[in-house]
Amino acid sequence: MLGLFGGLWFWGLAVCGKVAPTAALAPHQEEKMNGLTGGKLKLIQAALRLITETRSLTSLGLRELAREAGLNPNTFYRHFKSLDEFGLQVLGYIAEEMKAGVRDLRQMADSSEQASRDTVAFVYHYFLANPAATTVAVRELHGPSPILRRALESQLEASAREMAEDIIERQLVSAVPPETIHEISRMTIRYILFRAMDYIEKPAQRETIQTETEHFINRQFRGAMLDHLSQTEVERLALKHG
Amino acid sequence: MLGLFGGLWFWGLAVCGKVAPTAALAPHQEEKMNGLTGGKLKLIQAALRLITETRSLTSLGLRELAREAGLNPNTFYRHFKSLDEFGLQVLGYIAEEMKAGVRDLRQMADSSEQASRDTVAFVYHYFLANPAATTVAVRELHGPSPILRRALESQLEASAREMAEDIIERQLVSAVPPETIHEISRMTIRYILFRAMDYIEKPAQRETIQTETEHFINRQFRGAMLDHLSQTEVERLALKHG
DNA sequence: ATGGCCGGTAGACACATGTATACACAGGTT
DNA sequence: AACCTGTGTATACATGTGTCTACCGGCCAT
Repeated sequence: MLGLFGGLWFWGLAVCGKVAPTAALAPHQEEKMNGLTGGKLKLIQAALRLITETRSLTSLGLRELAREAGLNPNTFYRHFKSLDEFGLQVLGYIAEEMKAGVRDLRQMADSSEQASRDTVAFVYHYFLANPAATTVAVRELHGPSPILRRALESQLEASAREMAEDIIERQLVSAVPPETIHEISRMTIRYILFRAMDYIEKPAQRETIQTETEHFINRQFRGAMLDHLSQTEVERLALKHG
Repeated sequence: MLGLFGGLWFWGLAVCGKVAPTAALAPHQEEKMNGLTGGKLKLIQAALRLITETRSLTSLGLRELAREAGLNPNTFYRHFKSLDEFGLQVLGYIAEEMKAGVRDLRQMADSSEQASRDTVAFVYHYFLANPAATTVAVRELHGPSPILRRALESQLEASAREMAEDIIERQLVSAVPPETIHEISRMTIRYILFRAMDYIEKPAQRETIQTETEHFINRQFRGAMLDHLSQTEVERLALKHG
């Protein structure tokens, strides 16, 4: 079982964006992308497969992994010096996957008004297509390993910042100060991630989740536009225009 | 290790509110409250102690528990027929704890206008005082065991319903339709629970978390008041009153 | 061709785990 | 008195685990 993830030496390399340098990778071999050699990738994908079922990253065993990957238990040591390092590498792997997804999203989002509907649909569609990465992210974000938590947090923080800056740049909600946009972006990213679990697991609720997410975003920003008003003023407004 | 929580036979007894009937409890012995006899309670509290550190409910081992509780490993079987049942009983235990906390909260919340500030402060204070219960709740809500997830979900659902009905009853935000209030309540409960983890772990951020939570609630409800307006109308409003 | 390295394999060790059976001691009932 | 039941203990076993050392086949560079 993965322990406390006691070592910090690896941290910062694997997590914040790119996958770790894969320790002096020979420059010629077939890199299936991500700079991962065959066995290594087999192990990581085995982990994702197991996690999607009923496991969590921190509970995976070395032999279990190798079994699922169809490899000898000891092969694990050829690629990772410990289970802790393995966990971080998996995180790096999914981080890179998600980064790619977000990049696609950004290229696609063209409209400004009511872009939220399309964006939300796209994001959930992406999560649905990558259930393993989604599951490990939401599961480990509050999981038992502090190091993995920090890693995920900074990953989410980065995504939220990107989202906020995008919104500011395009002046989608110009009536709200930048700091507030950042704050709301952080909340939104988290909210979407959590709902993504339900979205994957409960097909019947997908439309509901999607519209509720749109509500969430719209209300949050609209509410923020009224931050400077008092409670009674807002009530008066609501009554007048109701 | 806890497995899949494969059996449903126990479900519905332990989780949705009260602790399980403790299987024909002799009516004379000292019940330290909760109807839990000495050893049983020792084991449950040992679990909470372990979880607060770096563990999750589903990863606890039988012997580990007994060791922490200062009991013989086999004593475990005297009280629980399996680790699965144990998990559900722990959940029932903390559910009852939290129910009590919410009850206190409800008695206290007297003011109507800007009650959110006091309420939020109280709720976080409560979480801070019960770190173990909080941790297991947020950790298992997205944890590997489907059964525990369902259990926590229905627990949260109940709390959200209670909160919504309270708000409706007191007419705190009369301009918003009931269904929307329920929706927002669900979101709020989840949001608070997640932030509670940070609140416990990062003392420096406590004020920030508190005010951000207030923002969250206020914006959500204020935004909902404008649900029926179009994007452009809202912008015009914001500009006029800015 | 030779040597080194990388990826994969095999066997073995000490240890922790879940489970089963059997034993011991208390309190209360009959 | 004997008895039963609830609680805690001791011993034992099969299984799974992380880790260690040793071996083996390609591949590349020299």
